[in-house]
Amino acid sequence: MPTLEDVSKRAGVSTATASKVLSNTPYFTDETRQKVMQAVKELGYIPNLAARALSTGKTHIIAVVFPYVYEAIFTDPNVMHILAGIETECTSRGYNILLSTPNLSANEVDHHYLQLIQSGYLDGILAIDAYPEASALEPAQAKGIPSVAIGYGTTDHYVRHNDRAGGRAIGEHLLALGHTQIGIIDVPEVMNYGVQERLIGLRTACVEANIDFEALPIRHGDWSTASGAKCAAELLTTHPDLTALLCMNDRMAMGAIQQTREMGRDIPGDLSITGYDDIPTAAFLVPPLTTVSQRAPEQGQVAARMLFDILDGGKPDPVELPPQLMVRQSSGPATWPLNTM
Amino acid sequence: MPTLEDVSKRAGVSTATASKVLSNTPYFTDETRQKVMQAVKELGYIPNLAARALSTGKTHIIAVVFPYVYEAIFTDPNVMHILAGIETECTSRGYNILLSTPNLSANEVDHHYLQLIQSGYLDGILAIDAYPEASALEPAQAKGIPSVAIGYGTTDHYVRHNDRAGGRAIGEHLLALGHTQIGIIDVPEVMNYGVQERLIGLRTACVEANIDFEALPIRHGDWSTASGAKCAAELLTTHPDLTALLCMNDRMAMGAIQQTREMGRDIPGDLSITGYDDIPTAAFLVPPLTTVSQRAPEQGQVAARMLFDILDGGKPDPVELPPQLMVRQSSGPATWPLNTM
DNA sequence: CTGAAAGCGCTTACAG
DNA sequence: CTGAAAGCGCTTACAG
Repeated sequence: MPTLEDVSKRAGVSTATASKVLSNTPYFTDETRQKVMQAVKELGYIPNLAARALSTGKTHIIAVVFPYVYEAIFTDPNVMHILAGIETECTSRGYNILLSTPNLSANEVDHHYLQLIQSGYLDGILAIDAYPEASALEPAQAKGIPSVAIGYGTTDHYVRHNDRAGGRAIGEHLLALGHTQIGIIDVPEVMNYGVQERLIGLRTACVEANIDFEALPIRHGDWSTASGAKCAAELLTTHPDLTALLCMNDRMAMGAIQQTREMGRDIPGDLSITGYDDIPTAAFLVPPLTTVSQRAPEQGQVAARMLFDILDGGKPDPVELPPQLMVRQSSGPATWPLNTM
Repeated sequence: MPTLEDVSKRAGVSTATASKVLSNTPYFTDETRQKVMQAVKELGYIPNLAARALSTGKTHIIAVVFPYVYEAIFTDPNVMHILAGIETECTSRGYNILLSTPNLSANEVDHHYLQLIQSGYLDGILAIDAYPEASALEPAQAKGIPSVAIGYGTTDHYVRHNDRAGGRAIGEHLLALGHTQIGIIDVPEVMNYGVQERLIGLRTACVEANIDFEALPIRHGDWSTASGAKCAAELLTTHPDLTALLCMNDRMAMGAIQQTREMGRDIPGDLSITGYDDIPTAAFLVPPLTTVSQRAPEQGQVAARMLFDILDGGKPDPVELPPQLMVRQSSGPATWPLNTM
């Protein structure tokens, strides 16, 4: 591999000159400029990034951190869409993405991760922080590496979906359709901060509609389709008067839809079902699912932009992306239990 | 940040000694070993990877390359599962993953990508090569960087799903159920090499069952759910005697299922529908989809292992993973058209 | 406008 | 068993 020295020799200049020409420093004769470029081309010279990194302290690598706090991250469409958004932005800026999936369980620290953070390899970090208690960014902050959190972290810089507004929006949607007997399928509190927020938003919607939120029946799933089906079965059995099922993610909603049909009830004729996330398949379920989009690609893109802003010396404000209600055919006007009997 | 020199000073040894102790070189007094380790701990020393990379030529970074040859890669469950498999293997080996998504369109070269490849930053490369004509690994091979292809590349080292066996398996399944009037939904030839192979396998199955493969009606979609619905509508309209629809991916199968139901036909009572890929939702469609698993996570894991084998000086043989037929409820015994009239 | 030289932080023959 | 010293390939004050 040709080095800068090879280039400078061939061009008949010093390595300092060659280096500066390559980094577009002004004040150079067109002639020397030409000579250097010529040599670069003839030799097929490509700068050695490790050397450059050592000397400048900049690697042009930013880490994208997906903590293993919950099951299969690579299967989560939201996570993947966030990654896609990040990728778009980083590529256009000439930055490379290093993927890191540390194990953030409380008892043991992920040594590999800590080493990476402190290795000097990273110009910046983008991390998904599902909840503050398990922030992937703490070590990064301690080391002073520019970082922005996606979700509910503890950093100054973050971008997140406005879950509270999302919970409220989906609640208002159902309420506006006349539903008052709404069953809720969520997950245990500990698993997700955003879900808490959505419930608060939902409560607000209920209060405003004079519905007793606390009285609504609720079951805890684990995000999986199977758990959605199970929760739906329980809810519909114990509360036959329910006219709607509000699920905290689309996969549980899928399970609920399947279960409901197996129990012989029509959707949305007899029962409305809503999801959350707007995964790609949501629009193609039978019936197409009413849900809330978290605008994941935008989250990723905005986060990346914030990071570059920090890298440029800026102090970007946090961003909360408003939810996007996707009304489709799985929700419809409430039908009184009497009608269906 | 403390450097090796800080450590050596504190320990009262040379940097050479400190370095060697840290890399577990034998022949050192327990005492010096202790002193060094002690200093490391006290200082919180973490080696600078850029410096190490410059001096050893090894970065412990391997690039995972997903060419932008077709639409949204980050949305493709197969691709994501491959990534998950790679991640598992790399993490356990202490390697970091650099994500690269070069634009491999024929007319223009992706400069960023070429620079990255030749930058000395990468110890190895894992690339998805959908078809030989747009191999992401050519530049890597030219530079002599260890690399393995996932799919249909041109490298010595590759791992792929045995598409031919997969096409044959799904064909034999349908044939065994008594289907002879099978409509095919695939994609234009140019888009995917694997699909060609599946069709060859399917033909083999037909030949063995004395079915005229060439006579089977076929429509070209574009992988999307919508295109699947469209193709299904065309096929069922022009060929009302079809008893089965064989789709080249699950998403098109989803569209086909939806369309078929809208046309008032029962699945699998009136019509069997099969997919390919076994995406996570396949099992939860209504009805659950019969399909073929490409075993994507294994592909990723095997590819990573092969790469590490090469890095260790080995010459691993290519691997072809056999398909895994997932029989579910969207396929059933063929019913003669007369029955449904 | 251009160059000599030091330095980034590590590793590795080579000596002893 | 341990160390002095060169070298990896770049960039950057500092001079001129």
